Amino acid sequence: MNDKDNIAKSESTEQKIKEAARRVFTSKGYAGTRTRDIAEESGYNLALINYYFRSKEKLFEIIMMENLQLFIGSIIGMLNNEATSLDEKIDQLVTYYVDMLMVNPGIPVFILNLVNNNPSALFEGVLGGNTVSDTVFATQFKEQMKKKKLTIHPLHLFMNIVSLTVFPFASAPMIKAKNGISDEEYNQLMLERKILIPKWIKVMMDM
Amino acid sequence: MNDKDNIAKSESTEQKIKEAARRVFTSKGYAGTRTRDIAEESGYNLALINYYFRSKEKLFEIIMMENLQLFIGSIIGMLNNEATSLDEKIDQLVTYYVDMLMVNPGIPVFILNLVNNNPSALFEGVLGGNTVSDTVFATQFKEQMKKKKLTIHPLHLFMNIVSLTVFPFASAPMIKAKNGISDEEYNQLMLERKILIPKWIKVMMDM
DNA sequence: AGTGACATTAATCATCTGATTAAATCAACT
DNA sequence: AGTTGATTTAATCAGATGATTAATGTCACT
Repeated sequence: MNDKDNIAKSESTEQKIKEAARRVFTSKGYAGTRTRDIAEESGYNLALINYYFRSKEKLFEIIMMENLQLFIGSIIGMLNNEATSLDEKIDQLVTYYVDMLMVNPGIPVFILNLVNNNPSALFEGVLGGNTVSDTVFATQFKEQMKKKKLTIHPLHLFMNIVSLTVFPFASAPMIKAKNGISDEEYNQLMLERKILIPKWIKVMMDM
Repeated sequence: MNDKDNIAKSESTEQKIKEAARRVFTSKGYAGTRTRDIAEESGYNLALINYYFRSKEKLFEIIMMENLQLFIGSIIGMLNNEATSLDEKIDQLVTYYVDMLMVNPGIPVFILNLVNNNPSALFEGVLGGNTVSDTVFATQFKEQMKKKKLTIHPLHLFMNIVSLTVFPFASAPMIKAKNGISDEEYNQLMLERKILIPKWIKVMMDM
């Protein structure tokens, strides 16, 4: 039996279509992409995408889940890791996001669109029930605040980390266009931020 | 002559359609809104929107320009104001964005989509030719850096201000949903940030 | 009341788009 | 070579959508 060839072939084109769909959906959003765009981008026929993935919507859901996983899947573990200190968590978060976003710069805008157009119920499932305030991360932060006699909501810390790290990627096209900055220069700035943001965060929370 | 009544009537419905379009476009994006959505949201007939604004595209351009103006129009003046100190500029920027975004929370995602889907040429016109590095703001920052024997790209400062201020609004639906936070609580957090962000920025740039 | 200009509507058109179908191609095995 | 099952394609369908048109309504002025 050489289904292997068939399967290999099949998985190959299925995979190629999915990759094409990922590129198109991530850059143009759900409403903005036509099934024909995906067909063209993948190099295959229009009917193929419905043959492999029953519908445009099903295909989108797959891409959506993968992107959501990429954006928030890994960090829950980091936030709840008992073995790392608060400072280490900050380093990890920033490093994870910068590295991931340099490879997938379209993810933030994709996620933001998702969140703005979909019923929040959808995210409950993916995100799990944990609120940021219930994480080890938040507990460690609250302890530190107590020592320094400060009171800042843990959400501020979390928002600050994510904002400083993610927003420059989301707004990259605008900043590049407006400041005549090349892709290489921009990447250089992002690499600088990978070092700077943890330092910044630490002094911010130390006021 | 009582064109007044006609004009008043006309401007009223034209205005109402534009407001409806603003709401729909801002929340669903260009591809995601159907002309029929705008008609329904405005309470008027489908044909009316083409009667007043030749096409969906023309109408979108109007909304787009207004939103762009809201998002970046006012800040160029702030950045180039010779009469204010760097610290005052930071305060002004944060205050402007927080106040504006509490009224128009959909603007950031709208702008980010725009920037990701459109040719950069479009923005040249709206943004004017000024790069951030050429502003009084950047000059003042460089001077301060020189005094403190530090070297940080002015763009980092600008990105930090905008990131810390704008991103929490863009990601509000996700954060609210994930943390079970009400609109009032979230607004409260944003008001706190209006005070905190300038302080944070100042210690960050003082390391 | 009649006229003219603008405002509004319902009905219709042409095109786009997601999906389906039926036929053709291909690879593996007998 | 023939059979079988999976893959791929071209052609087509049905519904959605942006736009247009022709008819009707409204209002000020004569």
